[in-house]
Amino acid sequence: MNDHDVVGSWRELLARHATTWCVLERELGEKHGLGVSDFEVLDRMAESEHGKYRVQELADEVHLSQSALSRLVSRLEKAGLVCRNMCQEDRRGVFVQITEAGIDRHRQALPTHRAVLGASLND
Amino acid sequence: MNDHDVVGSWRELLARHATTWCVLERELGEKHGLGVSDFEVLDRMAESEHGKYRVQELADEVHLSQSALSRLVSRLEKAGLVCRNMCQEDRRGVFVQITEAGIDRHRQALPTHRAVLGASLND
DNA sequence: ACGCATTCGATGCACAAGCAAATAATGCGT
DNA sequence: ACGCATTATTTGCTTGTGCATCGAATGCGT
Repeated sequence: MNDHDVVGSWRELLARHATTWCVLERELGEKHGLGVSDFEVLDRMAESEHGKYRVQELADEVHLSQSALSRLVSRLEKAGLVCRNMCQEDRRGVFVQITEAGIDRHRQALPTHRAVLGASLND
Repeated sequence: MNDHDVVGSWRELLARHATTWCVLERELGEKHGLGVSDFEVLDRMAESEHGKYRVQELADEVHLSQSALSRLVSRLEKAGLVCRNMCQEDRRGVFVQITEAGIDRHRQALPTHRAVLGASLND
């Protein structure tokens, strides 16, 4: 793969990312009061059985720094969508857990999310 | 394409974008004092013949808001890498033009940029 | 020629993100 | 048991971004 092609696919990736992200941000924001990263976090937690996640684990999943995730969790917590639980075995750690309200909000937002992705990623 | 696949490719796109962007940011920043968007703007202007771009035009190219681009241009201008020129025909408008220093900086950063993309986008 | 909607770019403001330092808890070596 | 490096998270600070707004310039309709 030569330089020209590499740059071409990078720009295409950037374009696809930008437009999709932007539409998601608007739709999720207006209809459900969620940012894209908020939704991504809720989405991970709604998928999981136990629903317990460590902060760093979530940060890796959604590609944010751990400090960004700490504040994101604080916002979600203030909104009642998530709660922090002390971790018995290691009291440095925190378990972040989705609440009933969080599950509800996620369920409401899911169709919007899927619809935008479907429209955006199939050109 | 079903929901599951769509979400899968979206997450893959997010991952690829995040890691590539992050490495680019670090490498371009440390070695050349440029952010990724800075480079993208210089890259567009270095490509072009005339080298004259309108602010909104650049904003569209690099997927930033017009206000973000206005400030980005201000930073590049302060660094001496681009300059703003009054636009004769329409005195609301501004032509952004790359300087000699800008062309030099771009030339120096280009190999780094291509190398990172090559490594990152070929897995 | 005049008014008015429109367009271009800059700026005030609020906010999310990263980095580095602070805080707190662990556990390993001795 | 004690000190010290390490790990997990939070917080202070700075910066870049978007949105809304502003000011200036344009041009269209009358």
